[in-house]
Amino acid sequence: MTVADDIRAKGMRMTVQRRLVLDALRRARHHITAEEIARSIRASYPQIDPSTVYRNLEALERLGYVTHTHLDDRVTRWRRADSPQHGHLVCRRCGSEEEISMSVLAPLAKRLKGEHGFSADLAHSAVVGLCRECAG
Amino acid sequence: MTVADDIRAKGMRMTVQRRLVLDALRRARHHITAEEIARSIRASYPQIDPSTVYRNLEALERLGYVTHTHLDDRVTRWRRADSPQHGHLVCRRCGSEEEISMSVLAPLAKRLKGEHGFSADLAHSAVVGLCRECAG
DNA sequence: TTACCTGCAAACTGTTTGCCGCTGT
DNA sequence: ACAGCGGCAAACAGTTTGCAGGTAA
Repeated sequence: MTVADDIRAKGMRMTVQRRLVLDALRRARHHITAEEIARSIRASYPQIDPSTVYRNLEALERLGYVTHTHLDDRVTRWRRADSPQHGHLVCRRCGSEEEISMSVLAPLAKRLKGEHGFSADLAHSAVVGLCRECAG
Repeated sequence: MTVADDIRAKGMRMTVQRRLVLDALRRARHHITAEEIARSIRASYPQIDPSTVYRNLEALERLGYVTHTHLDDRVTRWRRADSPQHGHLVCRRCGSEEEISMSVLAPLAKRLKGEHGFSADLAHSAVVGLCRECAG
């Protein structure tokens, strides 16, 4: 079943705008912000409103097609749900970002599950701290 | 050296407002938001402006007296830097919060330091996921 | 006396919402 | 045809900033 069919099967429509948001996410190598998605779409389709992008991201997240993460600012970053999951290390001094394998985070997730019954989503928020250079 | 003396030694002033912010943080059992601090101060001193609270939190953080953390919303939470550090588990479905010992997080911090040279501040952002009840 | 600090008002960023006409199914 | 959806403009929350006068040291 295609994405479009699945969306329709859930009583929703596959509109041009929805497809453009999906495409923008498909093109992105990493997480991108709603504003970046809107900007990249509006480069070719200037009439498309940022609020439409927000509404579509929310809808697509409900359907399980996209997810979001938080780095160390107030901005939400989006990615396709089927792109490879990974953690983030963000330096609070220089702002550098490093992606890390989920396997590094897995032992903590396991422990939180065992000791607290908590199913942690360790890809959801970046780990903040000081990178090698800034820690000196 | 008292806090006031230290602040003065750094060329800054100990104002009534600054002391009130410090006091509000001292009274709080857990992290509180700037808005909660402002509200609690304004209950007795209505003329004190929220922006003054923000400016003082920033100044006190620079001096190392307070730190902030992020749960799963857009709101910054503050605490005194000398209050006991701990991690947070926040349920994305029911919103419940649980505090956890830093010792649970320490192995990850150690590994990030060893493998990536990254000094992680694992108290800075809450771990988001599903609590025992919501995970089912 | 002299910077630092304050209250006030206004700006700002990222995001959400109400309205109403449009369009996919 | 009838929901869902889009564009537009306005509202929103949390926070930041410019200004001009006030106050700690």
